[in-house]
Amino acid sequence: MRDVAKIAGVSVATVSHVVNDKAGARIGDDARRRVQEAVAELGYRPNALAKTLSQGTSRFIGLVADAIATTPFAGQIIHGAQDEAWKHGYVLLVANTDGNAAAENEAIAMMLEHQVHGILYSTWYHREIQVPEALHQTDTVLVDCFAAGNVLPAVVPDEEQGGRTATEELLAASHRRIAFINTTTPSPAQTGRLAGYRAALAAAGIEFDESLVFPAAPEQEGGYAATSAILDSKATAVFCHNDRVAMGLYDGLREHGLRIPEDIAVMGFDNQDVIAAHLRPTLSTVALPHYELGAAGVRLLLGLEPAPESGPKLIACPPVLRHSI
Amino acid sequence: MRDVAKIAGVSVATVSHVVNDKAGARIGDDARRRVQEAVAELGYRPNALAKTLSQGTSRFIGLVADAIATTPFAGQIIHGAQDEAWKHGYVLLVANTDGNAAAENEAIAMMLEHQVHGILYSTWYHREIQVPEALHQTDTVLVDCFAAGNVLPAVVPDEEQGGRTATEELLAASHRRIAFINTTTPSPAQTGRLAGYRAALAAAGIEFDESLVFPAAPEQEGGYAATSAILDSKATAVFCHNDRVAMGLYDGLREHGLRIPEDIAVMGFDNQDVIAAHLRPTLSTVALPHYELGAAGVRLLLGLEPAPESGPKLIACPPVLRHSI
DNA sequence: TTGAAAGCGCTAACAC
DNA sequence: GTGTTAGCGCTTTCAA
Repeated sequence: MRDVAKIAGVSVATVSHVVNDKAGARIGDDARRRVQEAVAELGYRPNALAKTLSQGTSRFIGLVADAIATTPFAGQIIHGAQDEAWKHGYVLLVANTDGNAAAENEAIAMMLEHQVHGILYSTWYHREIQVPEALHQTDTVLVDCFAAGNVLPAVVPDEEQGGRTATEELLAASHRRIAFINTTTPSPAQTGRLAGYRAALAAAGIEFDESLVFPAAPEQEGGYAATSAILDSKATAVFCHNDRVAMGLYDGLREHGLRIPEDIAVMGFDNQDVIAAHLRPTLSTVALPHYELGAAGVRLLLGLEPAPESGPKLIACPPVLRHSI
Repeated sequence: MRDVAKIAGVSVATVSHVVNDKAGARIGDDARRRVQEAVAELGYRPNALAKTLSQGTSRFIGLVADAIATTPFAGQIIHGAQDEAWKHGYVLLVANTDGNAAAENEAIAMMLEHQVHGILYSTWYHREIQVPEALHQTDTVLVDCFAAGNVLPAVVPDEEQGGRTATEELLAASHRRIAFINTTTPSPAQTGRLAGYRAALAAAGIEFDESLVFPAAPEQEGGYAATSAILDSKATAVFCHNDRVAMGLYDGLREHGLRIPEDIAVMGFDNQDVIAAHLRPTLSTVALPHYELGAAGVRLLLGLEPAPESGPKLIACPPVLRHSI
């Protein structure tokens, strides 16, 4: 910067003003031009770190995730957060903790040392968490997870609306006897999707039939194993807890010579691309809005959007219609 | 830091020395203890940015990716890079460019302004790239891609070895007539895996039979469509260009009433978890080492490991045996 | 064994 | 309009 000033024959203050296009700074056309030329000539690049130090406020946002890689989903959260942060001139600092508390504290400490504007704490599946102590030392928003007592702003998928939507799609295709293969794992997804399923049935004037909900491991194996129970139930459509379960069910159904959707309709959840878009027939499902979760997290953190006064911010799970209904 | 010094009754220089555990610094036990107490009392945290400014050397590594989210794979690269960077006291700055050149330049500029130690430029599938001009302004290593003329250090999966390994596994199960469903997309994967397939056959004394390699779209649909050709070929085993192709082939085979692996063995490539580990039977495949790619990229960047004098650094694709052979 | 002081690159009052 | 200068929080000679 000094060099630029020297070449342009001005002071560093002037350089700073033109480089940052300062609002209230009156700079002569000539001086401005000379500075710009010098910048170009020298290939000058401002030092963002020095700027931060001097202004006392950084453009970093930290993202600490419990599992960047285990699932395709985490990547989408990063992606959404990154895009949104970028849009507002912020930069993402990422750290993976593998769910390990020590790594977590270290990661948070490191972000604090780098003067992050705030931290996004994310998990790869929607759940309640214990808030790490260290998070209280800066602004934090929880992404795809939430804390008891709503002590921190959080943004999570609207599981209930998702379950409702999924069921409604089946209802819209005139199904009345709709089975639901739910996960055996206690989670907001388990209760939320079930509540949505019941709400949709109720709204359609269909009585909830407990014997139509089947517990299963939330994977291909679970869906496959549920096949005969589904068949016995005489359901004409089945809403699966997730796409993987639906994939397993496809296999089971096929073995019994059943056609989808002619003989039985199938609805998934998650919109896991590698699966849903490529099963035969392609799978209708409800999308988990991971990208939006990341983006909304950043917006809350930057105060661009107000957090709901009570409870986490809910992001809608939109239906993705393909050919299994 | 000044506050700590004041409370401990020493100078900031002394605080700096004890906080950083400086080697050649003689600090009295008493002073050291007082500083440590003051640090604890104040909850003092060093400002990493100020440190960088003063030392002139940062602990940032930039990762620019063309697609963080499109695929589960990109996440693994980030994960590997992050873990390795972390291990050496570095922090990852990530940017997504969606393959857009403008975003790319902006991302690189931003990283440069943040004084990154170097940049990891990664793509989500192995290919040759045009090196963005801006990358030459700092140390760069290419991850999962490479540049013509080997102008930049690069680290990529060893496609040929992967193809060889896959074929060898089939050979080891006593198959002699092995079909290969290759992608129609020109790429290092296309040529490398084919070369590996041929090499393995040659080593086993089996003549290469052109009519045993089938072109197909690298997705479920391609594998499914190739079914009848595979059946006509009388092959007893098939090596699929990737797991998605294998998944499609599973469907096709099942429709023809064939059992895997009793009637025909199937080998995949990629080790895409959501698929490979959960097909029935589970799919034997070869893993694309994305995590390792990211980690090795960081090692090359930090000079912890020498780059090969010619060509990219090859990372092995290990076999993952399950139940389809 | 410890401290004073210069300087890292930049911003922001304020003076001219 | 433009320049001077005092920091921002830290490291690092060098002197004491």
